[in-house]
Parts: sequence; structure tokens; C-alpha cells
Amino acid sequence: MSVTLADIARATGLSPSTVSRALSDPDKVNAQTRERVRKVARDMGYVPNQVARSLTSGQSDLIGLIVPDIANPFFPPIIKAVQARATARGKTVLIADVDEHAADEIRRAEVMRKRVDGLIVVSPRTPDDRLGELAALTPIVFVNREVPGAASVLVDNDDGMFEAVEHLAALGHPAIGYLNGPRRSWSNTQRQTAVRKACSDVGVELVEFGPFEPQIQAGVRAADLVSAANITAVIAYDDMIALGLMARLNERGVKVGQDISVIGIDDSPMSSMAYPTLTSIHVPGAEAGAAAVDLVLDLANTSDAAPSLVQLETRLIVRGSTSPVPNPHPAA
Amino acid sequence: MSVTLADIARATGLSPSTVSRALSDPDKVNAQTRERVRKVARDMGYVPNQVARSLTSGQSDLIGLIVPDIANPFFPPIIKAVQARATARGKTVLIADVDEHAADEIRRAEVMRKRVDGLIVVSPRTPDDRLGELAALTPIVFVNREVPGAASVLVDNDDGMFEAVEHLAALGHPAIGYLNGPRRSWSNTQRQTAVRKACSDVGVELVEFGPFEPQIQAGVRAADLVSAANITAVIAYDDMIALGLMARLNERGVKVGQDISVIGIDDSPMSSMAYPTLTSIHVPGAEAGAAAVDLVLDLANTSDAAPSLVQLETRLIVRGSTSPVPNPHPAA
DNA sequence: CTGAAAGCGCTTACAG
DNA sequence: CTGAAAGCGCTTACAG
Repeated sequence: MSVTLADIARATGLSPSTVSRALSDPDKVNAQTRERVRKVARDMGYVPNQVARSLTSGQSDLIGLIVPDIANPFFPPIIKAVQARATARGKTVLIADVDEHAADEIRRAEVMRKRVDGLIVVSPRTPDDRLGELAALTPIVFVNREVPGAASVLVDNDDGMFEAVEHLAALGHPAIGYLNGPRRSWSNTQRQTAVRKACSDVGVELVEFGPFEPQIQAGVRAADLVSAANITAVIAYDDMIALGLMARLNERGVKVGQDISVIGIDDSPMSSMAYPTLTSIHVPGAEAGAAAVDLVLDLANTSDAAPSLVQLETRLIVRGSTSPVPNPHPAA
Repeated sequence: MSVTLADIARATGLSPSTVSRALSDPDKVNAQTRERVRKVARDMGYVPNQVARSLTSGQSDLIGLIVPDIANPFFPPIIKAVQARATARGKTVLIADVDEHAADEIRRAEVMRKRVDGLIVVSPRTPDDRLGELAALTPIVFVNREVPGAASVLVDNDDGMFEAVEHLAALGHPAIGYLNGPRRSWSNTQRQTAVRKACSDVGVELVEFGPFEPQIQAGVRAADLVSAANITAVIAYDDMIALGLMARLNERGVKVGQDISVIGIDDSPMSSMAYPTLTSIHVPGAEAGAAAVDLVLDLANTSDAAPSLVQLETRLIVRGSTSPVPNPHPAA
């Protein structure tokens, strides 16, 4: 149906080899021949068959990207950054959303692996004991999860978390609630460790809640627990939970940013759109995505490259949801 | 490097043909042979090379999905639905985010076309006069845009828009502002036509603003225009604009849901999380995505299928951002 | 600089 | 039911 190399060879009276070279390895061909071939190719509407090209070259020009949930606003910026960088480097991105299902991750990755040059897995849900299976699918880069011996782009929660705790302490809050993320989440372990350390360093009491799923509904549920506990400042595992928390508190007549201070994590686009605007720890998702593309392509190109590790920093973005502790203790 | 059909043939002492059939066309092979082959394949960790398979079969088991902007919360539910339906039908989804750039759409579609079995383009930004180029890339299905002679999944804005206008009129608003979407947007033309008709049918005055990009920032800008115009009720082209509008009004001390009523379109997940919660016209994105997959696969399987058209309905979801017109005219 | 040939890993008529 | 052969569309050493 569509125009092939052979068609162009026939039309120009050249061999398929020459046509191929004229199109994809221009230096190896006489300039005039090259231009003639290119003109005919254009006129005939030739589009190279990537599938055939992949079969011979062993390269697909595809990068696989696996994310837990596109609908979580933390991920779109990462996806966009990955796409932008990949496009700039001549690659196309194959995305899989695994809907937070750990079990799907390895399966999707294995299927993808066969048709992509490299894999990027963001915030993998795969349990520790099976992570090796994923890591074996090289070239692979993990974002937001440290995997021994594998390349990864990591986000250091410590700085941002310390700033958050310091901020709340400076506002006079005697105790801070932390809403844990999913039980077996690697990110939550990091954040939990960071908040514990920060609270003990700064000298404020820490009260933990959860685990909660990174979803608005979980935040709604958290709100009632927090209210009952008489806490004046809360740090949530992520913005989604923080947003749900705020929505429910608003609904119950508790004024966020006055009666209670709330801090999210991710600094997703929604945090500046909530009411009040949400103080949040900025996680450099876009940078992480771009870095991951570079890492995975390096891995794909140089077989001997040692898997490297990129560390990115977090920092607190103060907005309207945090304020000095209310003098009269809130009625809860 | 990895295990191929030939390796299994060697290991079992069978021919590649038989191994191939045992794996992908089981009925054509002796039951015992089949089981033996499958066991060996499993033991050797065989994963079929999809690229090679595509080259012979002409099928890629890939569906291409082109969306204007993943970060716009209207799209993730569509993407998830497309992925879910595609997976259920044995296909994988290749996603491209064109960042609202009309120019990229055709280019990306052409590149994708070569490696997918069919294309789904959501809310195409391509201008009318070049839409034919896109439509020629069959099998292709358009979501949210009517393309003569091409298959599409359309959303009927009329019902939802009528309900919105009726709702505002019933609340006593004498005039309604409409914030137009992008100038050359097909969806905006539909929505603009629908709101004009509804206002004239219901008998309320219509004041138009814009065009605005479907982005929060544009809504922020719109807020000041709306305030200056002394309007008590606004329908925005989409939720993003409505959300930006509300954020800015809140900031200026105008109470949304009291001083002014706001209605968005899309009923994206964020609309129930905003403060106040956003009354919005529900657009069935997930249904549209699933329907698009079915259409495109039908088209791919039966060459003679006439391009069909699926129509979906919209309806108003009332939340906290709309209320009776304030008695004392707001100071603006 | 150009061409003939082999091959990438699989599928699928065609024989037997 | 099984095998030998050809072919999908391209690339790439190997000759010339």
C-alpha cells in the first residue's frame, strides 16, 4: 500500500542500498544522487517504515515510560518533560499507566522492553523482593526509587522536609501531624524518615496518621482523623491527600490557613489553585524526567556505562495554607 | 542476546514454523508438541519479538493516541479509559502530547501512523483546511471534533449548556458571561453556539469574553475582566479557566458561590476539590475514550467499515460555585 | 560512490 | 500435523 524503499529504487533506477544510504546515511552517497533520491522520496510521499528499520538496526527509537497514575497531577509534568527531552533526542515515548497496581508493573515493563530502546519507571510500586526482575530489563532508569546497582534519579526529601518543619515550628505549632502515604511505598519511607528526623532536630512533637493512598478521597478521610486529634499543623504525604484534607476541612467549617496549617508535597500545578493556595514542598519532577531520559539513552548507547545516580533537591514553597498557630485552641 | 524462535526450534528439534504455530496459532499443532514447545519456551524465558511480528503480520498491536495537553485534567481520564479498553482488547497505547501545538499534530500523527494499527486524536488542534491530511491517516478516529467523512466520537454540548443557563436563570441572574476558549477551537465554536442558543431560548442576556487559552492563567486574567463588567454569573469554556477565575476572585475578596456564580465545563476531577466546589458541565471523557478504541479497532479490522459516529450527552453537575443572585448588586 | 547479498525474527501460504 | 521456503522493509558489511 504505502511507498517503500524498493519503489524509490525502481523510480530512480538505483539500488535499494543506495536509496537507503541517501536517506539515512547521507555522507556515504554522491551529493547529486542524494538530492535526486530525496526529491523523489518526497514527491512519492515516502515515510520510512520504523518497524522494518528497528528489526535490522536493533533500535526502535522508542523509550518506554511507566507511571503509576496519570491522573495524579504530580505525573503530567514529568511525562511532558520526558516527552520533550526524548523528542529533542529523536525518540518517541511509549507510556503505560499502571493504575497504582504493583502487579502490572513488571508485566507491562516486560512487554514494553521488547520494543523500546530503554525504560523509565517513575515511582515504582513493585515490592522490594521483585525489584530485581524489573532492574534486569536494562537499559532501565528508576525515578523516585533507589534500586541497588541500577541507574536512578532520586529526590532528596530531607531539605524540603526540614524547611517545612522549621516553617511550622517558627509559626508556633507545638506539634505536627504527618499523613503517611501507602504502606509499602518507598517514597513514603523516605518522607517519613525525613519528617521524623526534622521534627526531632527542630524539637516539635510528631503525630503520625495513615497510611493513606495518594488520592483525594484518602485526604477527605484523613481530615476527620486530624480534627479529632486536635492538631494545628499537618504535612501530607502528597498534594492529593493535602487537597482532599483541605476540601473536607473547609466543608466542616475549619478554616485552613487560620485554624489549621496544611503542607503538601509535590508542588503540583493544583497547589497554587486551591483555596487557600497550598504551601507545598517542591519536587523537581520535570528536571527528574529530563535527567531520566539522558540517563537511559546513555545506558542504551554505551553498553559499558556504569549505572549512575542523579540526586535532586526539594524546597518549601510557602503559600496561603500555613499561618501562625491560632491563639485560642481550635475547637477541632 | 535474547531467546528467539530459532533457539526454541533448536532446543526442541522442531522447525521454526512449528514453534511459531505452537505459540501463536495453537490449534494448528498437535497438542503434545504444543505443550512441549510452550514449556521449553517458558523455561528459556522466551518473549516474542513484537517488532519482527509486526513486520510480517502488518499488525503492531499498538494504538496511537494524540492529546493536546496531558496536564489539563480533562485528558487523563480519557487516556486512562483508552488504555484500559485497549489493554482489554490486546493493544498497547502510544501517547503523544502535542502541547497545544497544532503544527505538531500532523507531524506526530504521520510518524506514529507507521507503527500503530490505528490513531485516536482527541480534540484536534489542526486547522480546518489541513484536517484532510490527518483524516487520510486511516484508521483514525477523532474525539471531540467533527470531521466530514471520518469516524468520530462527539460530545453534544447542547443539553448540558441548556441546563447550565436554565440553572443560572432560575437563580435569578439577569445576564451570563461566557468566557470563550481558543479562537480557532472547534469545541469552543460548539460551546459558543450552544450558549448563545440557550441564552436566547431561556431569555437571559449573554456577555462574551475572550478568547482564552484553556489554562489556569488565562482564567486568572479573565477574572479581572469579569469583575469590571459587573456580571453575576459566568460560564467558562472549561474547568481550567473556571478554576483560575475562581482563584483570582477569591484573592480579590469576591466570594464565589455568593457574590458571583461560576460554571465550568468538563467536570474534571479538580472541580469537586476546588473551594467552593465547582458547578460544571459533565463531559463523558472516559466513555468517549473507550468508544474511540472500539471504533478505531473496528475500522482496522474491517476495511470496508463505513466511518461511524458516536454521540455522547452532557449534563450539569451542580456544586457550590453557583447560588442565587446576590440582592445588593456586588461592588465588583 | 554504488550494488548484490545476507540477515534482523517472525509468519504463512504451499507441499507433503 | 510438520517442514522448507519466501517474504515483510530495511540496513550493512563486503566487493568492486
